[in-house]
Amino acid sequence: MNFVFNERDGCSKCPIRHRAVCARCDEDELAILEGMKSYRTFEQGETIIWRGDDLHHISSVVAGSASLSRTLEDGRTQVVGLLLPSDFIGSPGRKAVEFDVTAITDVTLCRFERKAFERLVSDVPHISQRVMEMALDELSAAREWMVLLGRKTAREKIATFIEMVVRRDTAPIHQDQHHTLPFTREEIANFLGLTLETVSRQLSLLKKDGVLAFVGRREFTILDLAALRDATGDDADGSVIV
Amino acid sequence: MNFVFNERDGCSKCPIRHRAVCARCDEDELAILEGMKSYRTFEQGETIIWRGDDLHHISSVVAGSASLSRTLEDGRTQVVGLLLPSDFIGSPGRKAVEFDVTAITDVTLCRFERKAFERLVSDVPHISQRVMEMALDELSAAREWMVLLGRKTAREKIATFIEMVVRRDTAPIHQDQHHTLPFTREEIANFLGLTLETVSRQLSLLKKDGVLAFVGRREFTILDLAALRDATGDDADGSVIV
DNA sequence: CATAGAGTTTGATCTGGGTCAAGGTTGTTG
DNA sequence: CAACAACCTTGACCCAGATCAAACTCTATG
Repeated sequence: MNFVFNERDGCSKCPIRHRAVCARCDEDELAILEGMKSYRTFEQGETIIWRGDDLHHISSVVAGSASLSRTLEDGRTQVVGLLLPSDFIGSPGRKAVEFDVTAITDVTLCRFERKAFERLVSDVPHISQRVMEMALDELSAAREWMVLLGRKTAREKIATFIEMVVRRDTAPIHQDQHHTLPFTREEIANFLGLTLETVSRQLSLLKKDGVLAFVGRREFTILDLAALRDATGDDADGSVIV
Repeated sequence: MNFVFNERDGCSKCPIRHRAVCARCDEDELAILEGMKSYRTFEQGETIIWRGDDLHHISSVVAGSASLSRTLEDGRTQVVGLLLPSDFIGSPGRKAVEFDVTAITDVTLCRFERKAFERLVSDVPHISQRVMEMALDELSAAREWMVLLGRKTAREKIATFIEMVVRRDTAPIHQDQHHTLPFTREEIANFLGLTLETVSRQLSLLKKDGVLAFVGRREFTILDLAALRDATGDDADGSVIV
């Protein structure tokens, strides 16, 4: 599962640090992009775009992280994706966003005028190839997450989430290493399709069972990696097929 | 929501009826594809590929429908996508499938040797553009489905499913029109993250409430479209943002 | 047209996780 | 450093949907 944390070896030569766009750092393309771009920042918690808003720009996250989510009329909300540096908001061919985009941390965006960006996509082949690859990656991650949302128990959901957080920090994973939860209990709940109380209870249980140890609310250590893996409900080998 | 039923106006000139591949029906490209392709059929219920199997071929569905699903060790299964004519099994850059692919009806596939297909994708720009568009469409559909799996009640899930089935048949939807459920109760359950008993009960309730009328197990009519829409839990206007 | 078997419905009961409510921590601001 | 506001934990209770079980209804097949 690489829902959250794709390999993101942004190109250092490129001012917008965009693998999709600057995979080969062609100077002409960069020049075009240079002329198009503008920056904008958002504070933690701020809504970047509401579902249905017109997309005048295609943006890419330069720094920080944001969530894609949908809220039903009565307030139930489900996070359907996370945006990290190099991810796009908006995509060629779409005039409006389908989900609310909210800043999880302070966020800096690099924006391009949509029409110009679309022209670039249709003119420069390797850009659509990169967008294709990104979309396919996110598609499998989303499907993987559908299994979690549809069929996993609360404990399995939490264990899977913890494993995902840990995998971001260090691969290969080993025990007795220090990690930090990137979200509040409520955000975790909206991500996993649970309530914040259930998240809290399940984390307490993992602590009681000697799987995790907490130092404060967000900082933790894995005491029993095998037990954690076991609790995810995934295949024993934890195989991530890519 | 167009998870199941994308617009699929396959090009009639192209023998493989593939919008992604033959969007402009370039004769040379078609000739290349002609030479590559082979056909294979599967019977209803047959497994087309198991998760983890090597993908020697990229296939496209020519006729019939198939499901993408994952089954946990104890037998819980979640359907994460449906494949209809023009959809692909396998994608450029992936050596193995991440989900089980099962024939829902009898299925005919048109297969291409993977390496050759990948070459075509990187050589012919408009192919990666089409694959990109398809992947982006499926990505939003998958995310939409994540909201359903994570946050909707059984009744809302069923109502959303019925509305989706109906939207495939006729747009605009109107009442007193005849429709057919494409799956068994168990398949619906695995699609919605429910048990088959709950699916059956909720369908009975919709019948009792005068929303639907059944003729046999699979054939039904909508008696109260407004009530159905209302039961989906989606925004009143039922807006599908694309 | 009898029979089998898959698919479905319905009932009875159980339970995981939601809801409501009360405190407890941590960290921030005047 | 007091006091407030987020954030988190824990308890008590409840209910939607799961589970277990039985019977019903198609459809297919010999």
